[in-house]
Amino acid sequence: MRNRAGIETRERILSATKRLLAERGLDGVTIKGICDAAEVHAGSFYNLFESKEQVVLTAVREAIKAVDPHPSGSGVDRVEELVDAYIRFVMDDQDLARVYLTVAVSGGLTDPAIRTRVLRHHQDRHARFVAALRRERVDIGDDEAAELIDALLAALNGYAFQWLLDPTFDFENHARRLLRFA
Amino acid sequence: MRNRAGIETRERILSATKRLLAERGLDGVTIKGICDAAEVHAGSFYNLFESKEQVVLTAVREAIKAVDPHPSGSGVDRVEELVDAYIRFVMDDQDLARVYLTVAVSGGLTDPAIRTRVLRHHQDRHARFVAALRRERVDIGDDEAAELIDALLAALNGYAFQWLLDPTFDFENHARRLLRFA
DNA sequence: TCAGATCTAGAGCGAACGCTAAAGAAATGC
DNA sequence: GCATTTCTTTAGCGTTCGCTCTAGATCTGA
Repeated sequence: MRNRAGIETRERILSATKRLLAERGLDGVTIKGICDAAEVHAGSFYNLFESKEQVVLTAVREAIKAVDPHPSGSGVDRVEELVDAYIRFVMDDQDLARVYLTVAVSGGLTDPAIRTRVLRHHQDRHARFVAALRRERVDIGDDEAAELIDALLAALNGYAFQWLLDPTFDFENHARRLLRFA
Repeated sequence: MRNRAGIETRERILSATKRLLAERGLDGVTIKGICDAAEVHAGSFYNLFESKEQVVLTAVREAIKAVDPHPSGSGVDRVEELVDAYIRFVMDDQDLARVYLTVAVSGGLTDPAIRTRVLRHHQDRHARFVAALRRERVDIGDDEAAELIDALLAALNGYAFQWLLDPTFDFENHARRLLRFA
């Protein structure tokens, strides 16, 4: 059984990890950095987490989960709503969005453990968008819908990336315009 | 004056750096890794490069330069040609494309030195695309052209990213379709 | 040919890395 | 109230990091 103090400390460590991941990226994060930010010593860290990899993967998992906050079948099932949810995620939860895009998406290109998670996440996300699209436009075939969603998701990620690099980029407007195109 | 041997060794080091950057990302690259891959010892490395940062920035600069291989005013001045050049860069020079997208673009979110270079590069690229678009479609205003190109470039990067993550993504086709939309 | 410059090998420095061990402090369940 | 578990502190281990230094090999231009 875990003590109340331990739960609180664990939360503080995880929160610091997310913030540092957003600021400094995957390899800019160190145990010392996390411990300083969370006001904890190394011994406490290793009492609550097994390794640096574990706390990072936990943070990445949370970022990935935050991309689609509404569980499937919760009423958020139209493409427009799904896109809106992504817009809100990126703009309202910038730290997690940064973790998602820099660590998860681009970390997926180099880190095998992250790559596995990202690809599965993308598959689920893709399937949900395709299902929503086909519900709305029965005239579209399965393959065509899959391709449209492929392009839509990739472009949305590109937009989000650009917005994080340059805040004057009108992410919301472009995303909605893209939706009308698809 | 530099010896012939030195020039060749320098090239070998730089080439190994680019390959390793593509495979392992910015922080997966170490002096030892570079030296092993280039079959060189640390002493030789530091005789030819000042630091790890220098060789990495050199590689990043080459990747950025390779994005737009044709100098301005070389006849490649229509939007379609510029997009084609980008498609060819991403698909033909995968290593450099990987460096460009993972190290330059997403490294720009965390590394200040890289961020500066990426933003300037993007500005130049953006201006060139806007000029090409306005030449073709005089009916479009300056602001509208700038916004269209903003979205086009961001989406293209998103497509390229997705293609590097999942090679079954039809990057070329999607890019051309996007061009027709814009 | 040969002095001077350049290149290479190899040992190793200080710092930072992830992580461990031991022992005292604090919380918890009975 | 007490035994047990959990939490925190502290010192420091072994490794790897970027990088330096020295001495000898090799190349170059006059």
